Amino acid sequence: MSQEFSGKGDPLKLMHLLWGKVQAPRRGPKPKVSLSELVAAAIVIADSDGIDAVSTRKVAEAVGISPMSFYTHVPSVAELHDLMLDQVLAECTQPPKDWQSWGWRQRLTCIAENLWQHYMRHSWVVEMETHRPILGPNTLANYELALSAIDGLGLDEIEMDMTVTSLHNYVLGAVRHAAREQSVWKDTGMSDNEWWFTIAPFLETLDYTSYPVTSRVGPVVGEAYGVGDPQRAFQFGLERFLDGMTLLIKRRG
Amino acid sequence: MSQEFSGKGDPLKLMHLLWGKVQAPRRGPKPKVSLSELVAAAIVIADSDGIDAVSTRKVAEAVGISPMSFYTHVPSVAELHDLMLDQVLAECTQPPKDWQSWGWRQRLTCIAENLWQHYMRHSWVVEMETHRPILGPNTLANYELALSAIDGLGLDEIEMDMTVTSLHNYVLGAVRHAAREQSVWKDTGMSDNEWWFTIAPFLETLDYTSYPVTSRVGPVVGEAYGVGDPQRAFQFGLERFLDGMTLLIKRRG
DNA sequence: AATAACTATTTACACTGTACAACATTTAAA
DNA sequence: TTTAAATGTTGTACAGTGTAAATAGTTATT
Repeated sequence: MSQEFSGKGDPLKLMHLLWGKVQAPRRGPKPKVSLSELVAAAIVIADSDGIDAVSTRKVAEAVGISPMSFYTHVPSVAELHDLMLDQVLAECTQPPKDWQSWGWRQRLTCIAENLWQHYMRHSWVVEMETHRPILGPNTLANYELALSAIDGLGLDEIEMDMTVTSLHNYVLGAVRHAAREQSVWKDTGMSDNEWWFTIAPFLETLDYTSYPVTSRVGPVVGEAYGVGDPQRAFQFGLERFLDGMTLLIKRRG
Repeated sequence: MSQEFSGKGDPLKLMHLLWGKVQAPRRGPKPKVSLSELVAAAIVIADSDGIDAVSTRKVAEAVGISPMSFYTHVPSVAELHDLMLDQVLAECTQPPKDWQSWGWRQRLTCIAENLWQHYMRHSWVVEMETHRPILGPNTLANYELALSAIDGLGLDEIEMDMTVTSLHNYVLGAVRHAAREQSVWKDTGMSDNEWWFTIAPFLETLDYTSYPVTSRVGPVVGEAYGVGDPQRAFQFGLERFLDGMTLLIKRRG
């Protein structure tokens, strides 16, 4: 992938693109495609072939314009990436039914799990998460939803922000392995299990005297879930975090 | 960056490279450079110019061999990346003094903060974290150290593994913003503050009726730490996680 | 001395992002 | 109605990437 970031260009331009606040051109030929069509095409490519397959040429071809016409709509790939991230996050902005009747813990759990599934559906997002927050409409709506889940519990504004940020960060850190497993499998056809079986014989030849605890824990873990069970580790850490949140909320409430 | 992963090649070959178990060549000319020199040169480039600057040609040039000689030592960039990750992690394998006298909470805090600083020193690592665990000597030593921090507390092996994994995942998720801020600043010269001031006027023109909680929380947060304080959010989440761990350990102990 | 094994190098190709200039099309102003 | 400005589109071009393939050079074994 490309660690391009949109900071190189004009940050304001990106804002206008994100919020659809680009004034319609007064003169000149009608654009063949709209911005959101372009972004949607890029997302389709990323979903099926990964973020590396999203090149200006391929996106342009997908919507039926010439390679360089791409740049009349988007300043560069960096901006395209940010637009993709915000647009795809539209899937994670609506609360489920019964949301109102839930407690905060159920809400946060739901948010974390939805986010997990979102990252699994679009694993390129995980590889791409950019630096500065993308202050687009959907990213903001997603933030709003998370904040509303813990509103009125006695936490101050700073604590609310950090709760949401920490939770999001945790999910992103935890989903990495699972999401990448998907990408790798799609690209190479090799599952984690196959990979594990390939290297297992080698691992047995190593000297583990420098790793005493590992040599005790490793085999048990290996027996239980091979090289790792990302979803199980995710649930484990999530519960510890929420347990910790319970203590804080009790102190405040 | 390049989301190449070493799964494409022979996983066993990578293992042999990681553990220095490639038999020395019996015939032919002496290699001009060693593998670790090559990897070290790549790390230097990544530290100063980011992971995108690490190309086979530049690494080869840095150690004084022709571009394609690179492939005599390493099958592809993917393997180079994995080797870089393990080699640079050597900085995070030794316990500090007084480690023995510490409690588990102080140990885990220390591990998390060291890891944070490690990612900040080498922010390219954050952009690159690969899919499958890199079962190299330093990665394993790092795992061993973390396990030893919580050994003997009554947690079973599975819980120990998931504790270490969750903690690592959390740090990685939380450090992203801080690490990227460094990268972006290095590359573009624009700090988060400058960026924030550039877009702030635009943000004030938006309609926040769809974001009621955000419009209450946002200004307070903005006043406190602008667009975000990654380190503070990191500490916050870390404490919640450790509080949650305390509960679990009490139940087990 | 001959051969096999190995490293190093040169050349080449298919990709990438995008700068630049020429051209096409639509609309506002003269 | 004509003209000029503004914009979208396109073709060409360049520097950079990873790496396949062929070749040349070096050394230990036979």
